Amino acid sequence: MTKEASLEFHMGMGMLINSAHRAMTKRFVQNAMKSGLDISLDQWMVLGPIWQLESASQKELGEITLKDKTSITRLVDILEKKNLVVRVEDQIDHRIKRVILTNAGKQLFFDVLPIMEKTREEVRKDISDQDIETFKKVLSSIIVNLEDEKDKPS
Amino acid sequence: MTKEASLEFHMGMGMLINSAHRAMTKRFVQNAMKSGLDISLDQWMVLGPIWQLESASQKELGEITLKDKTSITRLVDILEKKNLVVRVEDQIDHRIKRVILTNAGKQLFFDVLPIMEKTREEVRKDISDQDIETFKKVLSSIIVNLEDEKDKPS
DNA sequence: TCATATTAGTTGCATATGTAACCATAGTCG
DNA sequence: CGACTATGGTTACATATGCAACTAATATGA
Repeated sequence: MTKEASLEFHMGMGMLINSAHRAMTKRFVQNAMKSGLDISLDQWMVLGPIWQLESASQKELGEITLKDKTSITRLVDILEKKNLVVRVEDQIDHRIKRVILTNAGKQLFFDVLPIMEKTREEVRKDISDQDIETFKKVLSSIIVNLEDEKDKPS
Repeated sequence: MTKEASLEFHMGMGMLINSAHRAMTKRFVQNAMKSGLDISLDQWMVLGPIWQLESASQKELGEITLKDKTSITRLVDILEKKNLVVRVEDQIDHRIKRVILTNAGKQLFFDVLPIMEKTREEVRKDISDQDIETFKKVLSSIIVNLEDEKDKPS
């Protein structure tokens, strides 16, 4: 194998994931914008679980979305600035902040659902269910393979 | 399907890609750092093609890495600040800037190759070649599905 | 040739992420 | 009870991205 081919080979997968991910993010935002909705994919990915859990702590949101607590802090900042959610201090454990949808947040959630669906269809066009399953399986494996080893015995 | 399941369903794929991508990026940087190498995955993804092309214009780098010209500008800024590359104005077309590896850049490139390989192995552990092929095929399809429609006839 | 369009690259603004340092509160144990 | 530790969250700094507006240089065409 030439050095060129080797490099190509090594680069391949990371670049593909990178590009696919960026393309999906971009398309989602574009579709939302076309419908006059001002929300990013990551904001949406946090908004969903907030709706689902009714009143989620930021820690919980991080676990569900697989996002860092730092990221959650700042996404909630943005959502709060947009008046889509409010932070409420937990009555029992004062360290915890619970995040709750405002009426505007609930409205936006339902408005975005069809956008999500549309984007999903555009993404999956002409890809078989079988392949999608394999695709998800591989992604899960990658995530497992790269899980933090901090807690494991060395 | 309950609303909860539906939401879960809609979220699934984007989140998986997102997480897998972040995990890969993170692991690469960690592996590089362990070896005392100070480079990010994206910087590496630009450095490779610069090595490959000997003297690449930023536009070419963008096309190869599938990155925006803005991203290239700023990645090259960083690489230049680290003395890994230099920008040279094209002698014929003065709009074009050619990016060339310094000796430090070439050295780093070869130092990073085994890190890339190690990371790749960690990522692919226990995933069959067959599944990897399907995985890449799906990623490519997604990218094609979402390609900009600007130039297409409406 | 001169006005206009196109191209390559840069910059400002907004969003998103990771790490590390930091606060405040809660839990634990001598 | 009081010191230490653990936990939930925030902040500062660095990296990375997208969009839009911009500059400088080249190409086009009446």
